[in-house]
Amino acid sequence: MDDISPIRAKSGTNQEGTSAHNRRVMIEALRLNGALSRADLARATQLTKQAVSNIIEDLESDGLVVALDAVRKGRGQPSTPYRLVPEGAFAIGLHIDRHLTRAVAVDLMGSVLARAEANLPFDEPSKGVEIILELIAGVRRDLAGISSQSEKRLVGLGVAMPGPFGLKDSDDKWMMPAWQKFPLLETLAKGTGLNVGLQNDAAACATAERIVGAAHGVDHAVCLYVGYGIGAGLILNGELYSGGHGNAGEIGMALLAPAGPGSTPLEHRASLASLYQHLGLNPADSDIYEQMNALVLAEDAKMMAWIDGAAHDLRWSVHLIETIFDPQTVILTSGAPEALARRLVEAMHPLLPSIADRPARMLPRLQLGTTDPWSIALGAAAAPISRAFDPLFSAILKTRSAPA
Amino acid sequence: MDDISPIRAKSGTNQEGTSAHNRRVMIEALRLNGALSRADLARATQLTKQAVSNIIEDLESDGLVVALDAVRKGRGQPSTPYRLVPEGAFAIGLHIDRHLTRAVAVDLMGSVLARAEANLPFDEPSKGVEIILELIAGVRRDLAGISSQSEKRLVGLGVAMPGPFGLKDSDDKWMMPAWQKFPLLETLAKGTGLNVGLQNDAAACATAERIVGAAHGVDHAVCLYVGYGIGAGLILNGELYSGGHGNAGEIGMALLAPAGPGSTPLEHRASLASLYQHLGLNPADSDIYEQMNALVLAEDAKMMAWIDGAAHDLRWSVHLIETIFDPQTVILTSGAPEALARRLVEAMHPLLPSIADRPARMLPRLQLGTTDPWSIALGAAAAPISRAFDPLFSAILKTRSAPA
DNA sequence: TAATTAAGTCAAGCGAGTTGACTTAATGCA
DNA sequence: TGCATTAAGTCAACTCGCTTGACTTAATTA
Repeated sequence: MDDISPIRAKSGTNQEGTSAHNRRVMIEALRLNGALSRADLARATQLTKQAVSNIIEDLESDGLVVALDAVRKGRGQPSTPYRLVPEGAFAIGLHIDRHLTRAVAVDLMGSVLARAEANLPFDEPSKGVEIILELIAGVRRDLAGISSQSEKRLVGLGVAMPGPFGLKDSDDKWMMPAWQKFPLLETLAKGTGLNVGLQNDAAACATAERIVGAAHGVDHAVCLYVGYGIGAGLILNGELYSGGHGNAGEIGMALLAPAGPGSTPLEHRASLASLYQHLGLNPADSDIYEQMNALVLAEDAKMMAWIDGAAHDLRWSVHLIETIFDPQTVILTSGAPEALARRLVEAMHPLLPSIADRPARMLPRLQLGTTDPWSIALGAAAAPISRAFDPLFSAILKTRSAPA
Repeated sequence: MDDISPIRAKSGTNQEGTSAHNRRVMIEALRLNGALSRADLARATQLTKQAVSNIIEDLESDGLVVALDAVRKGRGQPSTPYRLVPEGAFAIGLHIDRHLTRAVAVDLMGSVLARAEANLPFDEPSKGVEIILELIAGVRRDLAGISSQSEKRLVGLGVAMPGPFGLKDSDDKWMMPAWQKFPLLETLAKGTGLNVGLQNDAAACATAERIVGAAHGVDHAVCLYVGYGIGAGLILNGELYSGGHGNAGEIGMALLAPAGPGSTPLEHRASLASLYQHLGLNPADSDIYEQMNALVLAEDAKMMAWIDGAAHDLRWSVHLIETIFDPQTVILTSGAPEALARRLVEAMHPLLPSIADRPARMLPRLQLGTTDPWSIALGAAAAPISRAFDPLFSAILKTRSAPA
């Protein structure tokens, strides 16, 4: 039996941890700066030229980096820049939503190489998981067609679905109660043989923005995701923060006032679900996206009214987020058509005053992130990549070996 | 000139980083578990007995740990537990407030060994800093009288004062504008020869709760501090989070509604400043504490009305904090008399529903923390201790050596 | 052409955790 | 009583990964 020791302590580290950290630091540096020579890397990471040389040699033989042509830039021996090899690693991302599921395969750089989607029967996980496993197998086959190395270099499967997770049983259909109870991760792990990780949809959006979007290289950012529900993905100190129980950022359930008639959850005012209800749309319609787009372009009165109302609450949400987190930037992403998201951001201006309203800002207080409906699946896929290659505190620690 | 390289990268690490981390892990384990044998530590930290033995030997010769009597607990050689030596390190904490300043000296365990306070002329830093330096010199002398090692083992000076910091110039007297502009840290560093760090008062409160209070050993906690203003100290992943520009948690400026008449800052409703105003008290009165206490004990109608009003907004603040951070617990601390803080917490119940309302909680959703008016100074002092001895990601990284 | 500058390599060194055998000192059972 | 068992802790050789300092290579500049 694996009874846990009552002693509380963090794990120690050793040379393996050192090496793992340094490799990750190199990879991140190349990711953020495009291409760097060994000498550049040595200066940037504070390591010696020799240490960097050894690590780069390692990474090159692992197929994670390649040398580019030498460049002459003044006196001295020309430097040989290295860059990441996109095909150095792959991951699968899965987005499970109420009526739909999407799977993508991405490479180390976060480029989507294969994608597939399917309808899901509502809240019937035992049927749904069959569909999902087939979907995953599909993109995995597609990926194998692109790279013969794909299976060997597959670092994991990331799953994103609406949270929150692990609360008390709910009959709220909104919450997909059957999925909440279903042993999803175990089933997927068994069905795919991959490492599986879970995050909520907003966190996945933030992960996507960080790997290829507006949060690239930004260590303190909050990503507001306006989808069927609404949530916030938190990038704090360069890592995704998920709270004591994995539900940080689930702001859809935040009440808009302490009591009284205004005390409704944010989700009821500023989410696509609220939009569908306001406009009498059916989210199961296959052309729902086009319907929304048309209404925005036509400046439909009811649509505009919803935008104004949602913007009113979102403007305030941004104010609260800035006041609480003091981020470098807030990114608004959405599952809605880009035109709608853009109108929403415009309607949120002017922003409320806050501590973010400082003299020398590098980044805008609020920016529009991606509105690609595949971005949640992309973010889900980016999570295992990040776990495997980003410099994380947890990555230096010794891992508890499985008990005999 | 120290022009910063345009290359963005994290710093690498080496054996020194490994060793530093492991020492810190040992210290934290002893702090959290009281006393542990080398074998216990080896199991808890995943290191080998031998590695632990070497580290403990080191720490012992550095005077940071001592062996206790061997204990027999079943078969096998008796184990020799070790515990932290309180006199292993000291730090000075400084609390600067609008009319008052306090300094304390603490040991490694967070026990206050010396304390002193003085009045400050309002918002006149050039005069104030003289008083402060003298105050610090005083507790430093007292400390030297207690331990001959004190100077050698002094790890730094922590400063806590009301934030936010670094915003655009303000004429708001509330913000202590002259202090905002004054080069405080440089002056104190020069005047004391110590390493100086700064945090806001709520962060200091959280640091205090973490070293000796309700957040001891809790990795995800939010500490609401109701003082002259109101703020939140954020313990995330076991470290204090201070945001992109050091102002995370400054929720006093959070507006209570997106627009309209209810759109006032939280600080105007739930802070001691608002209480003073509501009751017509003068915060500069020397017996203000007793006055408040008497009013609470007498159940004065205006006092009770203020408590109800503040509790109304605070209840909602807790709801928002839980929804955003998903912490293990929320701690309410205050500069007010304990009776008042206790009534406030009582008045906040029942709490609003939130994701924190989960089946198997280990810790209460809301608990009353310390109301000792010295706790901010204590937290300020705990910050350099934490920087020096807690396992932090930053502690493993190589530090950029000062340019020639 | 020679001096200068910078990238990158070589080989020895060193520090910190690891390994496996050993010692010490209890308990438990015959 | 005596011996097997169990667990704490030590010893000494080892390994791994970064460091050091000298050296090589290849460009620019005077």
